Amino acid sequence: MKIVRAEIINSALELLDRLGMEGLTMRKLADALGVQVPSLYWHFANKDTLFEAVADTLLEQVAVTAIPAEKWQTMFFRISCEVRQALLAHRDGARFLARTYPLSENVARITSQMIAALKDTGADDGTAAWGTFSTLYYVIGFTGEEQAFSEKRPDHNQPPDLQSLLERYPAAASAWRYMLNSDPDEGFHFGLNMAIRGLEQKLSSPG
Amino acid sequence: MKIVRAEIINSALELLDRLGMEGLTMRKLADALGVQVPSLYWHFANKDTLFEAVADTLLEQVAVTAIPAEKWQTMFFRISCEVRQALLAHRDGARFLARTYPLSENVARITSQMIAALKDTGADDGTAAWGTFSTLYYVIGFTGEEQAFSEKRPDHNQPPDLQSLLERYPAAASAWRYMLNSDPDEGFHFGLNMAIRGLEQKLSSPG
DNA sequence: CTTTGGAATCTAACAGTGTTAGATTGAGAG
DNA sequence: CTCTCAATCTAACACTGTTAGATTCCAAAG
Repeated sequence: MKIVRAEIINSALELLDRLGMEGLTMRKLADALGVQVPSLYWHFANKDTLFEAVADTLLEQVAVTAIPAEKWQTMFFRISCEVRQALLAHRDGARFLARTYPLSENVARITSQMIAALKDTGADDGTAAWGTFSTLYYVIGFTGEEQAFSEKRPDHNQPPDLQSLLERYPAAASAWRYMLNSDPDEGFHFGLNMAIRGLEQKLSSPG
Repeated sequence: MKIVRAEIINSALELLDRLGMEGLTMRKLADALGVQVPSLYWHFANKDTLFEAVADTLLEQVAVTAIPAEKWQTMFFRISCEVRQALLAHRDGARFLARTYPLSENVARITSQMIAALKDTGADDGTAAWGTFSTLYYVIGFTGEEQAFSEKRPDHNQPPDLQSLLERYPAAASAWRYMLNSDPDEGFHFGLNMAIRGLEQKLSSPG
């Protein structure tokens, strides 16, 4: 049975949603496609290359339409939310992207727009580059944690001395509890606005 | 030959530095310890648990001394730098931490200090919690990227159409080049100050 | 129509992985 | 000396990514 690149990536995403990142193996992927394993190696040099392609596909729909006369702050907020939603749309999405994080088509498009927006306001190369990537590091970091918690089986991975830990670090414990009971969107927006406001200051007072 | 928990973790760190994260296997670890593989399973339930312990050890020396009357901004800056240095001290350190990122002893101590510092200035639970974790997401994200680049073999993983990509996204391309040629410390401090100033604003104008 | 070439798939196997069941050691306690 | 149990061992299972090399299939060339 003949297959093409796009079919492989689609099947990989389905498998990812169903079995998670550790369940996404070359054999299961080949099975899902009705094909033998080595066929995959004709289309992709190795698993990492395949994974990079899948990771990049996650960001396919992000920042596809440029909004004219949009303020950079609004744009940063919008694109960051789009990235988060794109990663949340598939199981282990954020971890998956963080694993490879290549200089790929979609990453280039997204960062390009953000960098250009900053430069349009007079930012120098360093401010534009670091401002953009710093924001995205936060976005990926937050989303990865968010996803790790929402997908974690409740039984596994509770350290036996969790009780003692929470008692010895009450400040961490109450923050922990607060975060578990609060709206993830709220948390995400908090840090995102933090980044954007911080960048605003960097723009107005360079140095 | 008898072994103890601490010896296993030490050997794991040595192996990590020598062979990188993918080279850190139960068999090689057992070999390095002069022991058969299943012995490791008496000390740790499984590889993930062992990895969590190793990851936590990376942060052992971070935020161990509280500095009296330190402003929270200074403290955030200092601890963030300590975290980065601790992760850079071992090959794949950041990726390693991001893989597990548990609610562990050292994470609890570090976050506890940061959260308490914010609360001392009158921050509410949400601001203290999200402000702390947002900053750390950035720190881990930046350091992970930094490390990925510095350790990447030059031959591998260059997409064949990199040329075309750089031409089609000139803004991303020039930022890319800028970041490669600039001081990593400078980039790290930029984003870190961004986070801290953004948090400053959140503190002064809640909402 | 046959021939040919290469794109795409196959069979078979290798070396390595985490993990477990169950037998075996060894030292200290009674 | 015996008993106990912590700690290690042997042996194996069911996976994993990857590769060499043979085979199919189909479209273009003659």
